[in-house]
Amino acid sequence: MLRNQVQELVEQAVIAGQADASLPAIEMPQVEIARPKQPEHGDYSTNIAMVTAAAIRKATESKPNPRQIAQAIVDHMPDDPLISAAEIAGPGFINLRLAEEWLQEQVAAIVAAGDEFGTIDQGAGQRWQVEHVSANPTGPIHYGGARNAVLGDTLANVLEAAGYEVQREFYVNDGGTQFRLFIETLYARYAQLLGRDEPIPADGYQGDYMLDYAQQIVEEAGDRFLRMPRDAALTELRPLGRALVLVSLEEELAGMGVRYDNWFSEQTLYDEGLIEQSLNYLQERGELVKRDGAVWFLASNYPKHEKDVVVIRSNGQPTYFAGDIAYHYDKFLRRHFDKVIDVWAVDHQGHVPRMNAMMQAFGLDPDRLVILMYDLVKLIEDGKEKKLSKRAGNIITIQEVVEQVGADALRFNLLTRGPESTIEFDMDLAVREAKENPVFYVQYSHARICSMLDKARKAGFAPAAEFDEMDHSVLALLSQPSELALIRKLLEMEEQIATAVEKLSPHNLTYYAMDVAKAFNSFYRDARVIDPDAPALSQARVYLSQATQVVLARTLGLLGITAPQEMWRDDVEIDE
RNA sequence: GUCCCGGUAGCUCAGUGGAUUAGAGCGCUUCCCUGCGGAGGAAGAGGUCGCAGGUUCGAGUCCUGCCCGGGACGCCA
Repeated sequence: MLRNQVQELVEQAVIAGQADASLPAIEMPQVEIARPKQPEHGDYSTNIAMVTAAAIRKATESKPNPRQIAQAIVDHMPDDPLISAAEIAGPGFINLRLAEEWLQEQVAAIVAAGDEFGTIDQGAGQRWQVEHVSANPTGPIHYGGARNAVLGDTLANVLEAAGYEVQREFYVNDGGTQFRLFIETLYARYAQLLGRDEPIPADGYQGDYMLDYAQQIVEEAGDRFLRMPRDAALTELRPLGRALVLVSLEEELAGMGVRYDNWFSEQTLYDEGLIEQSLNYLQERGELVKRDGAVWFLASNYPKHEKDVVVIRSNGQPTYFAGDIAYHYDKFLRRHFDKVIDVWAVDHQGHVPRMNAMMQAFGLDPDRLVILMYDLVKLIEDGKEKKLSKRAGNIITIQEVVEQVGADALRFNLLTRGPESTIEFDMDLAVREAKENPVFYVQYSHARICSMLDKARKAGFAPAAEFDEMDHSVLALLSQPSELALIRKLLEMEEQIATAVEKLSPHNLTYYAMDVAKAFNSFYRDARVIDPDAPALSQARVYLSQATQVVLARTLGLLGITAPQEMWRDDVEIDE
C-alpha cells in the first residue's frame, strides 16, 4: 500500500540518521503517515520529528528542536522514484510530495489491475466470519434489519478486498419461543383457512403475511395437518414453516444485494448436542455453578462483569445465552474462525460483556470476537415516531423500502453514516429525496465514462484492454492539475479499504466514491478527452478515464451498488 | 441509580491529536451549454463543533463533571 511505502522510506531515513549519529540513538517512536488536509502540504506528511522531540525531552530533559530532527530525517531520505520532495514545515512537520512521473505511471498500473485494483493482502488468508441480520425467522424483516444487512454485507465485501477469507452467515433462531409462536400462528391460520375456528396464540403473529404462508401450506398439504393431533401437526409444520420463511427472508435480502454463504440453524445446536458439549466444556474449566436450582455461568469472575448469568433454568430449559455459548463454541472451537464479527443492534449492548467473559472462559482471546453494534432506525411519520411491532404485524419491511426508494439508493444512504448514529427514517422524505441521492451522481459519472469510452473507441482511441501492450509513453502528458488530482484520488483506494477494515465501518467508501466522481467531473470539464488533433494526449486521457471507471466500478461493487453502463433520466420534461 | 451511544452549517451527516481558512450532500445565491451525457462545472452565503474545566507544543478529536436525546440493565429473546 502506498502509505506503507512512504512510511518505509521515512523509517529508512530515520535508521540512516541514527547510523551516522545525526539522530540520537534512542528507540524511535512509530512513524505515522498522515494525509494533510491542505494540498500545499503535500501528499503525505509525518509528525515523527515532533513526536521524537517529545520522547527525547522526556528521556533526557534536554530541549531538542523538532525542526532540526526533521532536517536530519529529510537529509537521509533515500532516493526513490516515489517521492519528489520532502520539506520541513511549521513546527516540524515533514511534508512529502509524490513524483509526477510516478503518478502518471500509476494510471497504467490501475488499468492493468482492473477489477483487482485496490485489493490489499492484509488478511493473508485469515478466515473471518461475518454474522449479520440473524432476524427471527418469523416474518419479513423490519427496516432496521436493512441497516444490519447493508453494514454486514459491505463489511464482508471490504474484508474480502483486504485479503480475508470471509464467510457470511445468518443465524436462524429456530429453536426458541418466537419460532414456536410463529409455528403455532401458522397452524392457527392454516386451520382457519380450512374453516376451523382456531385462535391465534396470545403472543402470536398478527400480520397478514401469515395468511400467505398458511395458504401455501394448504396448497401443498391440503387438510393433512387437521387430520392429526395438534402437537403432531405442530412438529411436522416446523420444517415447512421454516422453509417458507427462509425463502422469503432470502428473497428480501437478495432484493438489496445481500447474500449468505451459510444459514446456521439454532435448532441444530440442540439436535447435535452442542449445548451440552459446550456447557460440559465450561463445566470442566470450572466456569459453571449450580445455584437456586439453576446452572449459572460465572461471568463475574471476569473484569467488568458484575453479574453471573443463568444458562440452564431451574425448569431444566437452557436460556438463549446457552445457545449463544454453544453457537460460539461451534464458531471458534469447531469451525476455527480466526475472527468472528457479530453485527448486533444496539439494544443488545448489555450482552456484550458476557460474550467477552464467555470468550475468556473458553480460554480464547476475547479480541477474536467483535460485536459490531449499530444504532436503531426510528420510523418517522408526520414528524412523529411510529412504534412498530412485528408481532402486531405493523412494520415497514425492507421490501417496501426497496420498492419505493430503490436498492442502490437505500444502500448508499445507509452507508453514508457511521453505525453509531441513530437514523430517523421518514418514508415520505426518503421517496422525495431518492432522486437527489448522491448515489446517482456516482453512477452517472460511471455511465458517462462508459459512454465516452465507447465514443473514444470509435474515434480510434482504444482503451487499454484492446492493446497487447499499453503505450506508457503518452502518460507523461497527463500534467494538468485536474488530471493529477484525479490520479491522486484514484490512488487512495487501497487506503480507503484499509480504513474501512481497520475501523470495521465501511461508510468512508461512500464518501470516497463521491470524491472520485467529483475529481473525474472536474477533469472532464477541464480536459477534452477525444481530440483528433492531439492523438497522444487523447490516448492518455482515455487511459485515465478508463482507470477512473475501474475505480468507480470497484468501489460501487464493494458497496453492493450497481455500476451502470448507461442511465437516462426518465422524468425529464420535454420543453416546448 | 449504574453502564453504553449520540449532540458539528437551515436539514441529513462525515471528520485517523495536528498546520491562521472545521468538510460533504441536500436546500439557498450568482455565473458557465457553437466541447466527448447539464443527473455536469466554477464560485458564494451559512458554524460559540451541547456547556464548563483539565491534559499538551497543539483538542471537534483524549480525561473529568454537568446539560439534552436515545438505548441497556430478567431463570425474555
